Amino acid sequence: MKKPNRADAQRNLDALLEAAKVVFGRSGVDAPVRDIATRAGVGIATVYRHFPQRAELIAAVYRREVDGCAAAAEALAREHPPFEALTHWLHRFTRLIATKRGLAASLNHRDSAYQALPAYFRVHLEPVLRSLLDAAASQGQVRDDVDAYELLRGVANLCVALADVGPGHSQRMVDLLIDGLRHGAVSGSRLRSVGR
Amino acid sequence: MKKPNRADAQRNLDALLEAAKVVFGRSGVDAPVRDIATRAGVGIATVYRHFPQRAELIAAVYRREVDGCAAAAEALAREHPPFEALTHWLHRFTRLIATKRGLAASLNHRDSAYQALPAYFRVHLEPVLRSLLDAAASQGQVRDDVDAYELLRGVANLCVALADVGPGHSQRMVDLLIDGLRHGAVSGSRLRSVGR
Amino acid sequence: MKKPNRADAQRNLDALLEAAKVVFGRSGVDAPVRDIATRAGVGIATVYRHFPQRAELIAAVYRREVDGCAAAAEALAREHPPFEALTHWLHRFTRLIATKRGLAASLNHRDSAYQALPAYFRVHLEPVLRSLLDAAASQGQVRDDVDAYELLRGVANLCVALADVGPGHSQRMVDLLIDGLRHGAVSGSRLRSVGR
Amino acid sequence: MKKPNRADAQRNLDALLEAAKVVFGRSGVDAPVRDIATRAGVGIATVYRHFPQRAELIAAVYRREVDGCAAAAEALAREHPPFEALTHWLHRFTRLIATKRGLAASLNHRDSAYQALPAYFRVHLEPVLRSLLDAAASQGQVRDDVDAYELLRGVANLCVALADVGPGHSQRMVDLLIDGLRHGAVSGSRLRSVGR
DNA sequence: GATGAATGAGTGTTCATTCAT
DNA sequence: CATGAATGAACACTCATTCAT
Repeated sequence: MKKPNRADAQRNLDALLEAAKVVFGRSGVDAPVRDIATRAGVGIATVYRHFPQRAELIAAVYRREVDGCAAAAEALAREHPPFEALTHWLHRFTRLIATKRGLAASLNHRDSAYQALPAYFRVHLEPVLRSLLDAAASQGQVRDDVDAYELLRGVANLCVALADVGPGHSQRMVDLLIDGLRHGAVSGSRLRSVGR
Repeated sequence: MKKPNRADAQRNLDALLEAAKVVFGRSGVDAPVRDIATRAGVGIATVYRHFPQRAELIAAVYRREVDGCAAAAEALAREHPPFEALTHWLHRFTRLIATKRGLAASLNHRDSAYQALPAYFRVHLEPVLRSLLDAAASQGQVRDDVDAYELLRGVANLCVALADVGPGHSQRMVDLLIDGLRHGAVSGSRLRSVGR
Repeated sequence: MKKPNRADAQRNLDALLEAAKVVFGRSGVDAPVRDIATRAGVGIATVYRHFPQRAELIAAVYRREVDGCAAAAEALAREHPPFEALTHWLHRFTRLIATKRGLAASLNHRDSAYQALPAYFRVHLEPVLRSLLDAAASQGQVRDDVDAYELLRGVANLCVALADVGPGHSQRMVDLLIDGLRHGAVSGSRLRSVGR
Repeated sequence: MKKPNRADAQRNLDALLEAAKVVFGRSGVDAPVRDIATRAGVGIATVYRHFPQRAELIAAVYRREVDGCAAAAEALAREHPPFEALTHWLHRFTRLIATKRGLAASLNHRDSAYQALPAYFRVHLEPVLRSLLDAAASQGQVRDDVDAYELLRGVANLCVALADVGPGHSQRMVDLLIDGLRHGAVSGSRLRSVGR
């Protein structure tokens, strides 16, 4: 009931992010704001103070993981041949998306409150995937006419499945998509940038 | 105010389906029940009488199109080589899904009210797709280790994208998935059924 | 908790209007919708069903009184000379406005939700006042260049005073305004209609 | 972040008043405190420190203008005959009120937070108006039985109109009220003070 | 003095669902 | 069979105000 303010600001923010992560995992990213506030032991307005737009909270919650996913690309590119690096990374991205209940779906929300989310993904992950794609394409292992952002969204969309379809579904579908990337590959192909 | 008789009952049901189709197209399948009732010129309870579960209404609305999609397979199989038949049909299915706002997403609803929907799709479309897949696989044009229902759902999921990603996105992603089907193909392969 | 529906509809609506009248009187016309619903022993959505816009509720609450005020003009015109009839009627209108806490102020709300209110007043009371004004003007007892609706609003505005200024304030100010009407009067003056 | 000193204190206060003026003009005197603080580049608590009651801020914002309005009376009285002086001053007062969005209405707020506002007006403007009234009354140009404060509030109330009624509405209504003042005038009348 | 984070009550509004007629 | 009034839980969001630093 009494809550100090200045010094614990950071603590509160941490609690908020942690609570949001739990609640998102349990109830999806559309969970009531109050649930998150309550679980964080924080007033509801505090959530709005830090994250006026819901998508900003979502982005913040997954920021570390998104950043981690983006960062992983470099190591993968170093330690693996292009195509394997690409594959591994897409799998990693798949895990990122598939385990976050509702994250994938919320990328497609028409609501203006959610526009920040795809933007965040685009900014942080598209360049990474583009690099991996280009590298693999330059070796003729995958086709070179696939837009990185589209692929990103495609993979994400494949991960929206919840129950019903069995476990591993997302994984298998993404694998299929990856195989699709290999199909039109041409050795020694020229890199072609495809706008959307 | 209106004295109902048997003839009106059918008329009501037709109006209901027509109204639901329009409303679904405009506002998505999560549109308020009241909107549909109003547009159908029918009491709201009438909607509930006919379709206690929302998913039943959705299924009913798209029944004809789903049936049509299922039925189209036979002709395609007759007039095209196996792989082309498969491709054409998946494109047809894509159109079915992609143009119905929110249909794809609602297939993934955890809500018990929606469980009838994937069931309906499974019953009517999985066998059809399985046939097409088997035919193509038996000729070595596509791999034979892909579960038909999974593929169905995968394609549907690729169609959930709304704005943001450009037009044609679903189409391109589905094409990519189809290419993936071709990748592991082995001539003369044995049909293998993959349970979920 | 249990509330029958069809037959008691009218009873509910009456309760609603009665409750709204009390609440408006106590807390002004901006009172929380919930207060009214509670006092009427009715669910909150019932209020919204009957009066989606707040101003519609206000108008409905005062409809009888407004209508009564409008109707009174005829008798006044019959039983009194023009100027007296005008004066009496304006006093009656003053009482209507002055005793309804916040009514006058809500006529000036910029909010679109309140636009129905001035419209209602205009439709029902402007013609009445115009008649009275014309009659008095044709006898040279009041000036003939005053727009009826403007006067209506002016009188209403003079009644927004709440506390602070003593009792009878509105009355006295309106009297002053009426005296103003007499000032520019010219015998045998031509009626002139003044648009806004 | 900012190390305050005495000079900054005054600067803050100035910024506050300036910001409040702008915000009041744009959003009315009920505008969120935060808006003002933000625009002033000042912490929100600083606003509360200087003006614990909202009405005090309002009064402070318009103090200069109110004082100016009060001061103008003297010159008007010197340069014009009593009635003209009175008229000119009321028009000046009208402009003061009519151009400050929501000022007039806030004079009628029942809220305890606003009690300082009418008090401020009363203290600074009532004596001035009383003088003008008395002067005109002593020459028989206006009636002598009108309470100055009541008239002040009456004129203010006539200026609450926002949209709907056409431009110039306040002006015309105030003119009408002024005409009313002339009506009961008696040459050589005894000054009579009317308490509230 | 100044700060601004935190608070939480308050309010409008929506919608699925029930049930007496 | 059909109706549509009634319900109330649910949720988003705002804002005045306090208080430890």
